[in-house]
Amino acid sequence: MTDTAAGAAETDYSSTLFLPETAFPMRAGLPEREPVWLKRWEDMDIYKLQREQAADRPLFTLHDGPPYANGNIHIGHALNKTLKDMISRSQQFLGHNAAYVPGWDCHGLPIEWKIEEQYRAKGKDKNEVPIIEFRQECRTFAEQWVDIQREEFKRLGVLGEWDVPYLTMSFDAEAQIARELMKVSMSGQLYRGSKPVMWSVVERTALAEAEIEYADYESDTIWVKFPVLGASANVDTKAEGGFAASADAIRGLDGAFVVIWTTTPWTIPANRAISYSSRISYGLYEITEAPEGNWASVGERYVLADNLAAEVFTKAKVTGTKRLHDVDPGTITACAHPLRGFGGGYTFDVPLLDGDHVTDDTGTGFVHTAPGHGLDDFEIWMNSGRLLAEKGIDSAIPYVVGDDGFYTKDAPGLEGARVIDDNGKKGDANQRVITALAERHAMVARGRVKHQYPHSWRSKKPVIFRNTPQWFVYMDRDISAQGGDTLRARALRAIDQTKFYPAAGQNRLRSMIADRPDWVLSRQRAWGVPITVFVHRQTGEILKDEIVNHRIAQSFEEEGADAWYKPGAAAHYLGSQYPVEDYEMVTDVLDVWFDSGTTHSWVLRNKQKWPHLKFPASMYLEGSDQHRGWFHSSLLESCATNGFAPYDSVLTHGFTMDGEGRKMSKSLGNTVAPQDIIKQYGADILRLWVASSDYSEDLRLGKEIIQTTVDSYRKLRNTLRWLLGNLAHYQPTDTVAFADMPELERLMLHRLAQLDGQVRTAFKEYDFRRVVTLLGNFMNIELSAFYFDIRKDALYCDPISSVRRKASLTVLHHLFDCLTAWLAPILVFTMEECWLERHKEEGASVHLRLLPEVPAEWLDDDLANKWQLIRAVRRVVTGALEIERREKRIGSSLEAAPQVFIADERYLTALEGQDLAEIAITSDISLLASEGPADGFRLEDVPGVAVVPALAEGNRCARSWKVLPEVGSDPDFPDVSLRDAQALRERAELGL
RNA sequence: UGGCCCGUAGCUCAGGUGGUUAGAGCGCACGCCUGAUAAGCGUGAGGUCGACAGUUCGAGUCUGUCCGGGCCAACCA
Repeated sequence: MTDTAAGAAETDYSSTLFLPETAFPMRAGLPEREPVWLKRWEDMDIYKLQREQAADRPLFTLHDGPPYANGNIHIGHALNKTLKDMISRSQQFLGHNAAYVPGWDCHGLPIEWKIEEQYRAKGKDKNEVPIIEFRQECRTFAEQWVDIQREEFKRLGVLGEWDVPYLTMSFDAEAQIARELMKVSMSGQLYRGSKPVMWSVVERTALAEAEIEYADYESDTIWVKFPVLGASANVDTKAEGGFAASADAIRGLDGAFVVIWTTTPWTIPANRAISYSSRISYGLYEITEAPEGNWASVGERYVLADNLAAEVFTKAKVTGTKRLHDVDPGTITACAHPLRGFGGGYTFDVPLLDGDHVTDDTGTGFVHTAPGHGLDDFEIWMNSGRLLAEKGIDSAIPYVVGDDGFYTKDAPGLEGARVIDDNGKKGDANQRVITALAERHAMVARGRVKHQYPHSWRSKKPVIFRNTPQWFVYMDRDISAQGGDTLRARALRAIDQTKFYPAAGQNRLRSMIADRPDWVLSRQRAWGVPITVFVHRQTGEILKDEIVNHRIAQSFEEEGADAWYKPGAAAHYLGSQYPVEDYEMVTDVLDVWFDSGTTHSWVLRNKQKWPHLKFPASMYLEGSDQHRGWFHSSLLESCATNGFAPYDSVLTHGFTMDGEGRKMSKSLGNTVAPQDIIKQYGADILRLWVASSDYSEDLRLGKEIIQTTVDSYRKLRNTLRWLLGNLAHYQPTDTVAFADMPELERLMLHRLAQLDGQVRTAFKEYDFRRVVTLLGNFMNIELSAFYFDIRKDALYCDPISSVRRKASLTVLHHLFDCLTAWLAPILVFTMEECWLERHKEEGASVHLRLLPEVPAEWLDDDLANKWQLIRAVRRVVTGALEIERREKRIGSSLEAAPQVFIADERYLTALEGQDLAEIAITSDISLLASEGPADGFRLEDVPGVAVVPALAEGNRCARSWKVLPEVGSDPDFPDVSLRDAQALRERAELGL
């Protein structure tokens, strides 16, 4: 113990030190302060300043995928927009002109629902409202949410052209969307086909799945027999030793029946196939015993799934059967329709199709397949195109039921029968079908079943699947002038030419494009851009006339797509050349995916409105669900109209899960609202969370994760705060040249130069997590715990003239310059706050900077290697001191002056000319070139270094707190060290 | 059910082409400092790398199966 420490009070020299001074608060208060920065940026119009400043730089266009304009933003939106913002900003910092134009998707069903809901609340019916009025309400609704979301996005710190966003419902957009559709049509890629959709007869409308609710319903069930027309062994029988297609077996099928079961007898006229499964075992059964006059009579032979035969015969009141042999349904060439010849129709062959959707749980193991009345049915039918062609079967799907529920002429002999009436009650269709079947001896059995059946959410009445005309885009039709090109081929080629982050996205999109059916563009809806097409009533041909198209687009430019619905519109568009009565005006609207799929054509290419955007875009960035969505539709649309992708690269991010990795849902109560995080912690915390997560996978967010983010933010902030506090004492005239700096300073600059390269690479690869990790580690380990800790003595205590002090300040200045720029794309608010703390001039902003140029001469690997060794020795010293502390022999490391024994030549060389005491923050150190005593403190991984602790001798300097023998030797300043005495003298000379 | 993706310490993440006792930061515990102070420094404890099989002299890394989770498969975006 020294004399001064023992008793007498020390003089307080703190006012003579260069202690950190800053107004930058330790506690950020982000929720309150962030809006102030936002206001400042808005007032200075920083987005515009950025554009002007970067006008001559290469463009980087991150094209915003439009969110849907309904409801407040959720955490997924926040993640998406924050990522986009960090990419735009980092690209701007890298030297691009990275404009960001946000957009919104405004048409579509969900908004229609909301308006309809409002109607229902007022007791109004949607169908009574004129469509233009209805559309106007949708438009107003969307506008309102665009405004709300815009404010929420801005609050995240997202910088963009918020005053001129793009909207899919703006008049110019609607005009261009229609133009794009007409381009597709003019090039022969559009055609009218059909598809079964959920249809409400009561409301005369198609329904979305979300508009359907399932309720108990009693259906008629029937077992029907289809006569086998022929069997052949030439059919593939895969299973060896399973279905033996022996001659006997095939002969046995002569005159046999395939039996199906259905709960919708009215779909029998629409039957075109029978599905079976090659995974099910089937047998041929002969009826040996049955009541007199039974539908299923003695001598008849049925093909049935073995698992279901007994049940079927029970239903059919059959009392005795004999199983003849196995049957492979694949050997049956075709059956006849059970109504063959009825009303002069049903003469086509009914093929058997192998389908995975067939099970042997219920029914007969054979599924009655009516492609116009079921999704499975439609799919297997469409996928069997080749097989049907081989068999010479027409693959056209009949329109058996009209929109009013009546059979059409496609149900010969049954016209006028009705499936469902205007009140939602069952019509006579089922009974008429059953009667006809029975008359023709095609019935096996009948019954009733109670089950869950789809009903309209609105009318609560049952709905049906009904074949409906739809507009499609060909995937596989040859569309190029010179031939040999299809939309699918173009799209696949475009995918190969696109860079994907992560790479797996490429395969995902590729396999979707490779497998997808033709693109259905039409929706029977009100709120959308109409399919602006006229069809000749007689020929069914689409009218292709550029003048008509121009009239349409022109009217949309002027009054929006509502023009299509205005009285007299058709006549106006068709002009005098085409008689209105000869043409059908299509009233379907476009799938909203087509809307957003065209944004490249009217956003990226609109140089008048957005001169800083380029086409194709540098990048499209969305959640991974958009492989099926926007990435997909944009690709197809651009390939159809341009022949190539609208983007150079595609980046996908995962979804936000709760802390346990589970999906967030209101019912589970595990949702995290971005608004709440901002209110409690600030947007920078949310942004730091995004930056430190691996966005290529699903992200997790919960209480603990937020806390971790808050903690690491605090650490970053405090490190910067200390920098600022010390830089308060820095004058540009203090700057020390690189060559004149101590090694420790040059080491820090070397690290800056290294980091510069790493940070730039990480930004180029959109790897923010790497930036955060890199800088977080650097600031913690190398700055806070090492460099700052060591240099506190010099920065606080050294004389004003000290080169060491000035060199350190110079380094702090560079550190500040680099760190604020590197972190600015991520912590947009905090870095601005930091930067302005030192740059009070009007119009200053960290966001108007570029990444600082770091001199290559700073790189010095040899120096870094050498300091690796020095730091290893330091660790041994620190370790030794820790034991002294535990034994209560010392508290502060300045109380120690250990002996360091070094036997290893490498360490000795490294330490030549170094002040190890300064580096280890002790008052003194004696360095000895020897093995050292056996009980010296050693570390396993630092061989040849031993430390023997000792107390520092002398008195404690009242100013620097070092314990040195020299303290007391200066008569003018007897209580401080010689360095501190010098410092005090200089101050006195300067009158401080 | 099918296509694609994921599963390393309490948290966020590192762990080229398989090779010694699996790393970092934060958090936590303990100690120090009291001139970054609702801060700073040090030391330490935490992992059967989702499970099980297999290939291999050797697997967190390769293969298969399973378990758990996610996205897609809507006239939802």
